[in-house]
Amino acid sequence: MSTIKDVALHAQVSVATVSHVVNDTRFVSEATRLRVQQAIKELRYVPSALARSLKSNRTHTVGMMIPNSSNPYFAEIIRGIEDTCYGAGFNVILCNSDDDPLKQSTYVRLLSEKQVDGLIVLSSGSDVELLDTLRAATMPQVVVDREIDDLAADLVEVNHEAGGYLATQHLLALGHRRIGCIAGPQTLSSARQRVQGYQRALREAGLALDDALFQCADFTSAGGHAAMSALLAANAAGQRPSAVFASNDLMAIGAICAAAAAGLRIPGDLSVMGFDDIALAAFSNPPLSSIVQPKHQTGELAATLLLQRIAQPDRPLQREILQPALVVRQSTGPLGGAAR
Amino acid sequence: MSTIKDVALHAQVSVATVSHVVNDTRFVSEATRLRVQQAIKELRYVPSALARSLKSNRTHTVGMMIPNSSNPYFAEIIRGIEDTCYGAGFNVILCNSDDDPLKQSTYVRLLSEKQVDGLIVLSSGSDVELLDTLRAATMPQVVVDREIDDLAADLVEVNHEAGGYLATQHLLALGHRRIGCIAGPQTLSSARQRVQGYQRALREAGLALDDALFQCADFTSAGGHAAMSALLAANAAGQRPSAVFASNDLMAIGAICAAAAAGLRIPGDLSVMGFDDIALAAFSNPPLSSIVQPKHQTGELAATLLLQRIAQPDRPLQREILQPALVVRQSTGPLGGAAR
DNA sequence: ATCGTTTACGCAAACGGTTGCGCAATGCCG
DNA sequence: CGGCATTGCGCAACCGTTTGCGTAAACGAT
Repeated sequence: MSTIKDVALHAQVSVATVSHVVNDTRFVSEATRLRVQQAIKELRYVPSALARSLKSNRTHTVGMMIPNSSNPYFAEIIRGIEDTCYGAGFNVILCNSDDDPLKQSTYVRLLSEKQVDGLIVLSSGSDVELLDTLRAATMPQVVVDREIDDLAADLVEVNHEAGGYLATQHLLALGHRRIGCIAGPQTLSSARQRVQGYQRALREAGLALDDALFQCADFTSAGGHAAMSALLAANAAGQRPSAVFASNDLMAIGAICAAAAAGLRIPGDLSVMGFDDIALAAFSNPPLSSIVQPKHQTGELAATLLLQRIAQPDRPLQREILQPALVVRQSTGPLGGAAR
Repeated sequence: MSTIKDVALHAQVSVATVSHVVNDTRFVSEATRLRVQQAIKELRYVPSALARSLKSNRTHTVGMMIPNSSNPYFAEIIRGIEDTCYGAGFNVILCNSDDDPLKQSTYVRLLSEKQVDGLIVLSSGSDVELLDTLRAATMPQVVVDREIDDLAADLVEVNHEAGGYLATQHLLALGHRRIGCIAGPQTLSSARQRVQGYQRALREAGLALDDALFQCADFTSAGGHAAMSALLAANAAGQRPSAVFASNDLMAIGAICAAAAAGLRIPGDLSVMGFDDIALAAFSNPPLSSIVQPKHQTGELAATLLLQRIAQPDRPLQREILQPALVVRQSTGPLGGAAR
């Protein structure tokens, strides 16, 4: 790789002039500029962002720490983040934490050493430890979908409780009364909030909570499958729920799979409601009713907040809350509805 | 941020000694070392990877350019890449190219400036241009799932032809004779190869190709849905295919959705075969028979090749080919099989 | 006491850029 | 023809590390 010195030598100017030509930071005569540009081309000179960053203290790079990038929910948020960073000339370093405190702190350490300009954190784990490692880091941070008090960071949140409420309301409006719930890991506040929305809707409808209708799983399809099976096993035929609210689409799809295997028709025998509205939801069999979360937008917003804070470190802390919406497809139908 | 100088001052030693303590690169007396470590702690000193890289010419960072990180197929490859890079102490910069030549070249330029140690390229687009931009870059590269002759890069490939053959063979073995094909964009060699495997299997079975059974789509669920609808529209009831081979799972799921909406039972009226074996395939309704591609392993392999070449730039070029395998679930069944 | 070894560390030059300061050359005016 | 303003560019310090070369201090041997 040739350096700015090589270019200077080749064009018979000083390195300063080359720098100014490259960055257009002061006037350079036409003739000189052409000579320099020619030399740059001939030597295939590419300026070193390293050296540049060393002086400027800006790397135009941000870190993005996420439990698992291959989870379709996170995957779409990631796209939102990456897209807006690209638009602003920033690069994104991908960090899969698996919610492992060791990985998290290792990544934060690496990112600090690399002097990333900022950090976006998505996390689902429980975390005294995460909080500590985040506090130890000095770069601007934005936390997505996580209330972390006591950390000087911008926040982007989704109103999970409202989503759970919306979903359950929809099932109630269809006439369902025995409504099962397949919840996410109750260690996660987002999972808890979705359940709280479900419970509030039931309460407002004057229905009692029934433990036999409640199953916890882990936000995976396999977990949803198992939970649905358990729900069917736990309730005698007459007692079966006529509808189920799954706390994410992956589990909803697993639940449909289990219900179909047990001979139930969807939505004739059982309505199934998802959450997240991942891309595949519209093409599941039957197409899944769900709660749409603005995932791409969540990512965009997080990135935008981060970039703004990087540009302007002293602006007041932001806290953005996004609202979910209901999308009705064909996995939910009226109570006692005929098989399609 | 405090620097090595601050630490040196604080510990009353030279910067050289601090550096040697940090890196354990030469003997330092117990007493001095303790003093230095103490100072590091007090000042919360974090060494600058920038300055370090400037000297060493190594950034321990690689670029990963991919059409779309939220596509579940790529998403799992990404995890394989990121996992092995993490294990080796490398960071990964995520670049979504959308197969857009402008984005691709912009990214390659940025990555060059940032002096990444290597680059992994996944691409599906057609590309005289990509080839040019890759050739212009000087860092080690590994290309995944793309034959690019004439580029000095390591290669990881999947045997798509064999996969298409395997899938079609399976359907033939079940007795199917009118087997539809929902292909990917024929500009992509991987998509073409899958079709070629399909065609070879038909040919070997003595069956003629029928244009009415062939539809091109774009590897998305929506595309698969549309293609399936077209297939049904193009063939009168008696002429309908009894089985369909979709060139990826997303399209297969879309196809099932369309077929189910048209009142067909899967696999009773129509067997559907996917390709890729994404995580959701096992939980689609019905669970999707597919061709498993070792996606995580593909990513691992690509990263491993890259890291090896980074460590040893002159080793001979590698070319690894991965073999697909058949996984039979419930979306395929014998010709004329009863509805489940 | 002298001298060679060993031990433990410091000096300063690089790495590849950016940028404040200053200087030579040119043009213009009186 | 001298003086001043303007134009165009070079000098060199600095960013935070690493590392080859050197050296002072302490010690043992003679």
